[in-house]
Amino acid sequence: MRDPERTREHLLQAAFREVYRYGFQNAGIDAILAATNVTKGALYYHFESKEALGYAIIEEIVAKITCDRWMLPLQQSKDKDPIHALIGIVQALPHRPRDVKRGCPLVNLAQEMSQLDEQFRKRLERIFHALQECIAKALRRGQSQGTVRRDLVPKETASFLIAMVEGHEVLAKNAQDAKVWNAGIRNIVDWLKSLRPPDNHKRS
Amino acid sequence: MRDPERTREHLLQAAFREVYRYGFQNAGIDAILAATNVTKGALYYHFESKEALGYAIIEEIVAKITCDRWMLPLQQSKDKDPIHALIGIVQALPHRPRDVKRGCPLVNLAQEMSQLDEQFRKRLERIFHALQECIAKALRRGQSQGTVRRDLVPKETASFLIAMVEGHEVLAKNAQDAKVWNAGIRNIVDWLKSLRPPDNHKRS
DNA sequence: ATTGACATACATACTAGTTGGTGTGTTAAG
DNA sequence: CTTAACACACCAACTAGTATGTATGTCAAT
Repeated sequence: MRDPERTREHLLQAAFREVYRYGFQNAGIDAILAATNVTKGALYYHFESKEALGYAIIEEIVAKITCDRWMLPLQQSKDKDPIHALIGIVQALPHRPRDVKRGCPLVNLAQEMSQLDEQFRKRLERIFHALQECIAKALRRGQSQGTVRRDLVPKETASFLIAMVEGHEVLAKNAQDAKVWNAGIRNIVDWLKSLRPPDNHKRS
Repeated sequence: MRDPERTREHLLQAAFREVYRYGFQNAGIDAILAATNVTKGALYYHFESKEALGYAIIEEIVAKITCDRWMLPLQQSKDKDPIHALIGIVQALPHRPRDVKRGCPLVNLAQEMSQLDEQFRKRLERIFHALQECIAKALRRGQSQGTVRRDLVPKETASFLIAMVEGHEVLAKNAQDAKVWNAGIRNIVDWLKSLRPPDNHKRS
């Protein structure tokens, strides 16, 4: 049963779940250990501190989640209308009650840690920035295709969309109610449709 | 120097600052005590537990802040165009670097506590709901005045605005940059203007 | 003199992190 | 092929510090 990479991965996954649920500061090392049947010595062999474990969670798990949910779908729909792609993406965001109640890992961590630990903040900001850049790029593509209004500034619109989604995540998480999330997504979709040129009203 | 109400108020204010900065769970009773020159006995005379102190912070401080920033301004502009009032409100939200970096107390607490403690959640939701209701009411008023588009659903639009503002708070807090906040507010203002009837483009 | 409003010292529990040791697989000399 | 040396991966008890909460005492005012 000696498999260091598996051990490390196990630790990371369990730590992510614990952090996702209780926040980083309130996540207990002992709880992570109990969830993995790994001992403290092993954890501190693989990660030199709790902070280092947190950084690894961001870089190896949270970044991947964002990538899977946003960046890859956006890049894979290269030739199609980006508004259509974005609508698909926001509609595909996790919406089961369990997910809504726990919120978004990225937002949770950012909200908790960005003012307390600059190392956390920088790593999280890298993700936000990559996401913004990716959406902006797609919007620019749409502008040259004629599927996106030319009067809007891609980067600002991207930020606006991200803020909207995050805001609804916070709202739905507080309400602990998936209906709040679904209603929010419908409104976001309507807003996304308003980004199309006035004469172009393709339906999905 | 015996003044129980003053002592309680001092405690509440210091506790709010501590919670605002470090989150509820990470706020230390000892730190609050150190900031007030009040002893532990006094604190536990006025509040039966740390949770009770948290509840009081929400009901007596966070609720008041929300009221002062949103509800009172909205009610005081009773006779005027609600879009105009809302624009004024979002522009008047705290935007000094210090405020932006710390985020919004309501959002911070909701984000941290709503899934961990139902008592916290309910108290926070009451505030959110009152805010939504208040904005919705103003929008309805605007609709009958003809200053707000009749095709939108007041409650949903109110939720949407709240989510937008919160989302930008999270974004700006993570960036730790007031410029992000200001840019977001400009976009929110533009969106608010789009809620006016198409033929009615009063400038502020 | 009793009660309200505190002060002090302490109890209890939990936390992250450390330390010295241990078994197992790998390497390389004889 | 055998075996000695070593490093990696891990274990489990322990330390030191911190957290909330409490028991008991005190003092001022009515």
